[in-house]
Amino acid sequence: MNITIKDVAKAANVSVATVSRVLNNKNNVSEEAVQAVNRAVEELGYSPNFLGRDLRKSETKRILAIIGSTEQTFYSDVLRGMQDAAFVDGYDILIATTRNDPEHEMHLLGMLFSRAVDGVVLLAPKLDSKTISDLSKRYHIAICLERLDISDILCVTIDNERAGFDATSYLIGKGRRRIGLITTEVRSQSSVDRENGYMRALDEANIPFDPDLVFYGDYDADTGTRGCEALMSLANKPDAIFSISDTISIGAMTYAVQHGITVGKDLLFFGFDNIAYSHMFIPRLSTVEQPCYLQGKTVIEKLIANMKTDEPDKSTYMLPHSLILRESTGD
Amino acid sequence: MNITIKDVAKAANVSVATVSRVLNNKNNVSEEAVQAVNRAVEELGYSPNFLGRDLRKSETKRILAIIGSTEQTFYSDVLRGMQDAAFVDGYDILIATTRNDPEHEMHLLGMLFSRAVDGVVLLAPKLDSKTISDLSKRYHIAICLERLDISDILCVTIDNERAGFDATSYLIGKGRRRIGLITTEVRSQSSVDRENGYMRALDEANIPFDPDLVFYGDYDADTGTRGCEALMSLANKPDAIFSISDTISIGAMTYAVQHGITVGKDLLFFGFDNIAYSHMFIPRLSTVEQPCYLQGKTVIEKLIANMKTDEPDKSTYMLPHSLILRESTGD
DNA sequence: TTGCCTATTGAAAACGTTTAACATTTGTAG
DNA sequence: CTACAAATGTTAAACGTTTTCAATAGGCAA
Repeated sequence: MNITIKDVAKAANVSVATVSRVLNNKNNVSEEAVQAVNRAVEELGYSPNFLGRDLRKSETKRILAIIGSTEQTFYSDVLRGMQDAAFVDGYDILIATTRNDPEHEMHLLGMLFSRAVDGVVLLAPKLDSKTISDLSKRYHIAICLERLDISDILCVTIDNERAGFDATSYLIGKGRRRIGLITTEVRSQSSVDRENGYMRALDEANIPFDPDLVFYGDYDADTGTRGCEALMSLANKPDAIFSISDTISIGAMTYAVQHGITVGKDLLFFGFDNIAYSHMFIPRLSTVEQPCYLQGKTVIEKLIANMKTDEPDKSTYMLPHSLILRESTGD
Repeated sequence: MNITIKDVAKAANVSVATVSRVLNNKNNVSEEAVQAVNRAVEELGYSPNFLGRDLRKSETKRILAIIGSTEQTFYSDVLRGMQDAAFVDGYDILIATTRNDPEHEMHLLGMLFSRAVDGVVLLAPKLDSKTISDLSKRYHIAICLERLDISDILCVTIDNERAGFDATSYLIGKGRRRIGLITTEVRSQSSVDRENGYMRALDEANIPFDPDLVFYGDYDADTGTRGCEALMSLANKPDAIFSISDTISIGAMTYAVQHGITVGKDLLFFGFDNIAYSHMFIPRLSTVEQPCYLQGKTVIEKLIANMKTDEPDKSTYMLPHSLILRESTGD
């Protein structure tokens, strides 16, 4: 039923080996044969079965990017960077979502064990560090946008602690002393790092840390709304709020706007990620921008390099972030 | 180097056939053998190589979802629906992005020709209908969120013409006569259908169509901003604007808000998609909601059904949409 | 005892490709 | 004309599975 390399060989009057060589542009084959084979391929509408090829070569030229969900719009740029880097080496990037379920994440890693892909990039690992670290000894795994507390695996990320510090310090520089923090219940390393940066900034400014000013929730806008409500209900209200994501910040600002609080004056907001909507929402949100495209590009370059050597690079790379200042901080 | 089924067989003192049978839970194997094999698998840390399996079985249990980019947040729900449906039949959903390049879309379809996946769902086809229709005769392809003008391929979508009609009619019902339309330069079928619905609504209300009221752009917020600016610069300004996406609408509203136009009164806005941000942006956006999760779930169910039969279902299914009314239409 | 059935097992073929090893032809120098 | 190298072609093994087929062993009825 299906056309195989054999049929092409027959049609072109050559051996299957010759066909294979033509298809893989090996040099030791006559111009004549090339023509014949190409004609036959065209005629029969043949396209090689990768299952056979991959099995023989023991490689698939595919890399799997594992993300929680496609909801986070800024993944888009990361993936673009990944694709661009993959393309130059002839790799394809596939994406799969875990829906933030560690079990499903493990299931997807199965594609690595079973050789369905050559490597994996984890964009927001939910599995514990130990497990990932162990697996990375046997397979090609890299982390992007995050880092592991066990640092024996390739990571490409930003310095989230420093970024949290920078954002908070900026608010302090604006004369704010009661700075709220809205963060996630789930302890991703990046959240923890950002929180630590927040703490360090307070500390260095001799502002005592007040646990009442920290609100824990999900990674969504509703958390921001509820967080802002909770913080503004305190006897001693905050005069600024730093959130570990723009989505949260936007939710928080929605609350403020609707309750007659003047954003950028009564209350400053600092977000994180610089998502597209952050400069559309009015007042515009000040935020931390991370180099998404570059992180994606870098992680794939490093990962592919690792695949070619047997002395894999297990470093953690921290790319530079920057602050984007807009109306929500009175700029 | 790598552990294969042979190694397991040796360790368990059985043949490879028996190992394979155990691994695939065939019934005709003794309890004794099952134990031995499982022990050996455990000991060696074996996991089967799918390249071998897939080649032999000529199936991969993988379906590829091809999208333009992950920027459109509402894909998230569609993909969730797809995954849930795939899971019950033991399939995995992989995602790949074309970056809206038809050539790259064709490249990704190559995974189908080369048997790297069993089927493909196109979420926003950029290739011409004829090409897709031809391919669908040889491979398992379905379309989701869109339809083809050639209707001999499985599609799961909504009635976009009707939705455009409904949204526009609603604005007319609010007493509006000069209704602007912001749509995309790129002629996706859904955009065309929505535009046609807009036209029909005008027609049925005996409002003459004015080409000046139509603004063409991209699928982003900036288009909305520029579109709103252009339309509001007309001598004869619109009193309502329907956009074929929420992102565009939000961009358009941003312009209005910043120029002192009272949204919901001076100017009504109607969007499309009901993205998460559409009810966070103030004023809140009225919009058309389509059943994302259900469309994703349905398309995979139908596609998998098609894989099991040789009388494939080539119908177009239109699932029901609904209008969400908020402040932007004065509700 | 014999014959027959069932349950379990293993050997080997098959999936479609790549590639190492070998064989043949052609070209060139001596 | 021979000898040898280069170029090209062929054969068959290999990749890791699943599955067909045949074989074996044991149980049971006659």
